[in-house]
Amino acid sequence: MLPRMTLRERKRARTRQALVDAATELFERQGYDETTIADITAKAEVGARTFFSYFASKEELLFPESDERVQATLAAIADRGADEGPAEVLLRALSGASERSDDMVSPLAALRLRLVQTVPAVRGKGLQLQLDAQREIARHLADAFPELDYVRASALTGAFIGAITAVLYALLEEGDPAVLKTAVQTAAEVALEPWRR
Amino acid sequence: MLPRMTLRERKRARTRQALVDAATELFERQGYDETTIADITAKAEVGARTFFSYFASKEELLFPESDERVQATLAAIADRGADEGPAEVLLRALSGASERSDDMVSPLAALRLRLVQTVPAVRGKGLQLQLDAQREIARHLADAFPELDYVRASALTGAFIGAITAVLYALLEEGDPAVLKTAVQTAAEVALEPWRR
DNA sequence: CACTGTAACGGCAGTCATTGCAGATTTGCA
DNA sequence: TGCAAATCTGCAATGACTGCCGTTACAGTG
Repeated sequence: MLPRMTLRERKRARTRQALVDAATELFERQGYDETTIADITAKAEVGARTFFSYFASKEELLFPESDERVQATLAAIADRGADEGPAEVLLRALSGASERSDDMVSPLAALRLRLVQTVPAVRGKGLQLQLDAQREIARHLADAFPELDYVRASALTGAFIGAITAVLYALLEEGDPAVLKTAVQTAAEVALEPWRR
Repeated sequence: MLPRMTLRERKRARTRQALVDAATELFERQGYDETTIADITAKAEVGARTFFSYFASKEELLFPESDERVQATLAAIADRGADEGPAEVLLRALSGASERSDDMVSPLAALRLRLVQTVPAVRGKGLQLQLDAQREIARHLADAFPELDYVRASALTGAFIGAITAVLYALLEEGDPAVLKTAVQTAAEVALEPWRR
């Protein structure tokens, strides 16, 4: 066996996952507001106080790896080809992301999307993360493309994320992941069309 | 004297304003988290329970007339000239809004802008309202301009608001209202440039 | 002006998220 | 094996928010 992680770390990861799983199931079954931290920790078999050593708040549990997509996008910016414009880079990042991860269609993601629609606190948290991501991407875009100042970069990023969000919300009901991915990609392309040359 | 409002309504408006004023001052002095609802209601001389018959939450107090700007924008869309494209309409709405109201420079607005930067709960609420506004504007744009589908409209609106937000955040320190207004207007124009035929 | 229905007030008790504190427990490492 | 650091947890407290409900003030009517 390869203890790539120490026992401590493995244990911690297991508990974390147990919390996420317990919460996910309870949220599905009884709803977000109706599920208390105590319910979650009871089901995950840890003390109630422990919850807060894993997540700073109840909402945070719904956004675990939120950083990954941002990192992937930043990587796409860094790896840009000599002939790519900013819009092309974003589109490439998007198509890469939807191939690589199931993040937009995982069960947690589906639950999250639903809760973002219906629970104010969750929506607030989600938007907060989204705006942070948006700003970071804009900053990197502005750095990478001399012809793009920060305002233009912000506008471009806003258009990109705005369009994706619009489609995601509009197609909430869509069950088929492939259809959804295609729709999102197409939407982003259409939306950024004015920015290409 | 013209009792355009009944005594009851005037009284209610006065109490509401008293709450806003009390909160504003306390937030300034001791900070948002350090100010409790009890503090606010004590200073405004009403019962603590009464607070919630005026505002659904502590954050909501910071966003009173948030609807007005949206309404003004929707009106601008409705009043569009035959030769105006969607980007022109948004820019006209923006310049009209900044002339008409001091909303971006009122003391409450300044406080709000600061708190949105620093207090997560406030930021969440603000973003929530912003997204709602964004969606409503996009919907109306799509309705008003046949050549604009909902996705494109969302992208355009996202670019518009994204650019404005970027500048507002970047120029947080700017003291002169005139400078700020000009910067915002210019930024929006620059950002929407790719959309103007 | 008296009368009555309704809106507004404000106290009380309860739920729940979140936090600081402090005493166990467990794990990493020498 | 033995100690220091990291974790886990129970306890108590704070503060937002809600439901319940008796009291008071105001509006509209005759």
